[in-house]
Amino acid sequence: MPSQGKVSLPVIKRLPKYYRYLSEMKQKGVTKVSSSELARMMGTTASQVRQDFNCFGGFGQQGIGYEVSRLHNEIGTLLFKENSLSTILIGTGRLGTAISSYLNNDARGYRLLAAFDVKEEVIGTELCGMTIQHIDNLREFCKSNSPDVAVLCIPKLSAKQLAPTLVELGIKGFWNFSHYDLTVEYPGMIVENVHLGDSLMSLSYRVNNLE
Amino acid sequence: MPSQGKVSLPVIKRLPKYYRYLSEMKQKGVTKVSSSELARMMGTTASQVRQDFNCFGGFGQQGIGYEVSRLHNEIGTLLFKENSLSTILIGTGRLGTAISSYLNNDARGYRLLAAFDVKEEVIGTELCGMTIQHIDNLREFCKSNSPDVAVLCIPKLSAKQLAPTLVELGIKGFWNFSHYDLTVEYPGMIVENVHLGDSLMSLSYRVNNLE
DNA sequence: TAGATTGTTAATCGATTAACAATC
DNA sequence: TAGATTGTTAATCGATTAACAATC
Repeated sequence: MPSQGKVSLPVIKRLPKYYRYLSEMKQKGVTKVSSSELARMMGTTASQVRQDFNCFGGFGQQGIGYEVSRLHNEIGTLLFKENSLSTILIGTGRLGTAISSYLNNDARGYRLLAAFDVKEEVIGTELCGMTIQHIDNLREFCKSNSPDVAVLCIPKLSAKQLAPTLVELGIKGFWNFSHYDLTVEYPGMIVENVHLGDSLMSLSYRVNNLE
Repeated sequence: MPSQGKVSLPVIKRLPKYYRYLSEMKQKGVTKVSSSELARMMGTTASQVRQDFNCFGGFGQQGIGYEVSRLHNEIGTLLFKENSLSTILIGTGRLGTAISSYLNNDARGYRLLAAFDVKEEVIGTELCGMTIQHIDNLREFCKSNSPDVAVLCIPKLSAKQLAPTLVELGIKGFWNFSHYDLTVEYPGMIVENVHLGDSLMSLSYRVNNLE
């Protein structure tokens, strides 16, 4: 009986990790697991594991533990619904290309529908089975296909310019590789940032400043 | 007078964002900024901005505010040192390829020295000016060049197998794109994770479960 | 001097961890 | 029944925000 009043972001961010470890256990044929075993494997505490699962009503059995396949299913259901999220890619440069093949081959729960760019020389060429369209087609495309998610693999400025249109056209979530901070101007939007530059900088800070 | 006793991870993770906004301001010719202006731009609070800067001794002037170029420099110095971090790439698939060109063209503070793979057909071919080497050369290479950072663009299992070697060979920091959780087995190591799969899953959770 | 804004201490808030009663 | 382990409440910890004294 899932009772998710409002699940906090730290909990949500841990769900994929639980899911990965559970997939692994399931594959290995492990059938049950306790919160403390799971915690040890994942480098966290049993308390946190139980607290996390209880955000969704609790999936275990007192005295027994958790059934791996049940738990795996429950979290899978939380993460993915029956129908995958229809998705568009904006920007087909090096990163956009790598990401599109990642989405097509290694990701679940997403359906990549179309790719857009501005560079005349790539328009009409093929990418992961799609024909790259000009960004001027975006509005029309969204009106007919109402995609859920936009993947932004474009420069900061382009992202800033495009954001209001995408929001207006009903995009619900952004997978944002650009350096534009969508959340500042659109605090309500669902944004998952992958800021490679920021990631590198904090890594470099830590390596440079280790005692 | 930087007095960084031990700076917390949340603070470190915000430094790149400060740096980005300050670069932008500097470029626009803005010379001074107050904590509250900076906060408004970045979507945080003035209090947090001042607290953050004071982890490093404080860069401002009471009654006046912060000098943009000074602040930009100070944070730049924290993030990057004179000599860039020598870096090796493990795994030259689609993602590895995209990442190597990102490191070479769009990143500061890193020097990509070598790329390794196991696939015979790519060994000896060229990537971003480097000749892809067989992973068997890794040990020898590290002994002569003692790289600081390893970028992992390989599958989970390979990462798990390779990790002890890399740690033993003196790698200080990992930019980890693999799904192997290094931090579980090496809690002391500096690891910056970019888990694209996890990122997609938490995005999908949020889009699927918005009220 | 008065106004502004920092540096810094104190209060609040939220997330993690510990404890324990419920129950298989 | 006794042992184990969850679900859940309470305590702790850390990070964020507010307040204010210092000072330009």
